Amino acid sequence: MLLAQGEERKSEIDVLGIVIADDQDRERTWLRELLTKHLSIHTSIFEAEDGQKALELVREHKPPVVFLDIEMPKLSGIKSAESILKELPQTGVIILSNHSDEIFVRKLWKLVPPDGAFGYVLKDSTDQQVIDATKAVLGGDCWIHPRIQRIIRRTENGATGLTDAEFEVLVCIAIGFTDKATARRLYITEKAVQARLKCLYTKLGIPIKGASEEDEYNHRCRALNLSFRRGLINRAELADWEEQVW
Amino acid sequence: MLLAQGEERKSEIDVLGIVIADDQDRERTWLRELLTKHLSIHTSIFEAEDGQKALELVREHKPPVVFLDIEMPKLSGIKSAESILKELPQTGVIILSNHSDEIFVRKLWKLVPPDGAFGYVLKDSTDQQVIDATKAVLGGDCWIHPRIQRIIRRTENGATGLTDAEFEVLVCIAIGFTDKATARRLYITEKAVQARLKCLYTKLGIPIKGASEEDEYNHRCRALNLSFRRGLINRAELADWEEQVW
DNA sequence: AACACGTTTAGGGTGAACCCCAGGTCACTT
DNA sequence: AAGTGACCTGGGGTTCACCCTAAACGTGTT
Repeated sequence: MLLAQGEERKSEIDVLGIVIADDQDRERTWLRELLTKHLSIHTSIFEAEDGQKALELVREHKPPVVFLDIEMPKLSGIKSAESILKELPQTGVIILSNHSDEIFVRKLWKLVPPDGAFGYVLKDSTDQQVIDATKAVLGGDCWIHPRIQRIIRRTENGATGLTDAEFEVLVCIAIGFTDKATARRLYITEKAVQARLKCLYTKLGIPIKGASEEDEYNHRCRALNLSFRRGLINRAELADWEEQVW
Repeated sequence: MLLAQGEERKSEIDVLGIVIADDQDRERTWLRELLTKHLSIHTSIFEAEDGQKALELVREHKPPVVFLDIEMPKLSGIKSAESILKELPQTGVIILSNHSDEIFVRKLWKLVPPDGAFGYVLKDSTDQQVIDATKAVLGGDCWIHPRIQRIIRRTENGATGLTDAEFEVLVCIAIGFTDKATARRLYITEKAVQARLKCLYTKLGIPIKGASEEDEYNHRCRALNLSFRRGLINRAELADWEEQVW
């Protein structure tokens, strides 16, 4: 889980191939040039501008490591990672994201096999950090950005980390469902939905009614606000959830 | 309002100075190099990594055009633009954003003087589009990305564009306030809040109760969902609204 | 075996959030 | 002067979303 600090041994990375997936030209160019500086000459870099193509390139070349941006057309980086890890579990996936949304951490955490190596780099990371992450993943270790590590700790804390059950109802109220509609969707009773919601509100730190000051907040909307700001909800996911038939 | 198509006259831009503000090194580098190619030799480019510094550079050099990223530390691009346009209204502001959020369009629309020139470029724009925008703004015209133009049309449409009153209550329910708390905050009655909300729901296209199928949606949360996806609400703004004392 | 924990389900109560209808002000247009 | 549109306010009603307490189940821990 820890990172290999930049050991000064000329830092040359010697692998067969690497796949880079990002929909923005400029990001790909930057990363390609950065990697080229540190790779041996006979390494090929393959580029994809969407998740679908990334998946195909990985199938074709079976690289030890693949860089995935999260926001991509056709197939998101997370979904690509899911397919990749299902077919080739030993692939080292390095997520390269703009945002530190908790939801991505949640998803990824379930995707990666216990002994798998993966990386999580934010786009404001330094060049050195990206190189460190690449080396770590190639060596079978994980490299996770400090900000992401903080989020992981939060999800693992019993008092603040949401269970799957709580997350399910959060998704439903984020779509805008009533309790009744949510119950129908999840095949549970309305009372169960409310019980889950109550836990959710507590974990998000919403003050219970009657406590201290006047009841200033609508719990349901307040939960959406806090979830939003924690990155448990975001625009892309909202659109995604509604499309699905479940 | 229209753009000057790339007239092939060697495209050299001759101005005294240009300010670029973006918190990401790579974006600044890209833009600087792009502009350098098209600028005359004796033009200086000044760079800022946050909104505060951008403001100071503009005050110092009074450039005819300034590029502003929206997401920046200390002072957002929008707020920088507000200060800049208040002090030096003839400055050509070009917003360079990752996102096409309706809220930014709303804000900017009120900031720019009627006869002012400004640009709105998205980060997936082509190099040519950025150059076109720069030329247009220098020439006193506006250049607005097609996707942004669509949004502007939506805000101007009476059936879908929100009034200031409706937007105010939207902000309040996004924070998570109850109707009562909202009424207190806006110095109106609870009934007035509900009247505004009713209009809001209609404009967002939420089906009224009793219509067609069963009542599937919680209007309040559904409104947040739709507003979120329209870009009327986003994470940065949520945090911002709550900090303010109003 | 005893315990904690997450989860489901229940009954019963309150207030918030929504519905419709109607009357009123104000600014701007015709 | 009449009309239009956006907004505030009121009364009166229904439903939804929350509160409390309590019982029961399975799982994994001690």
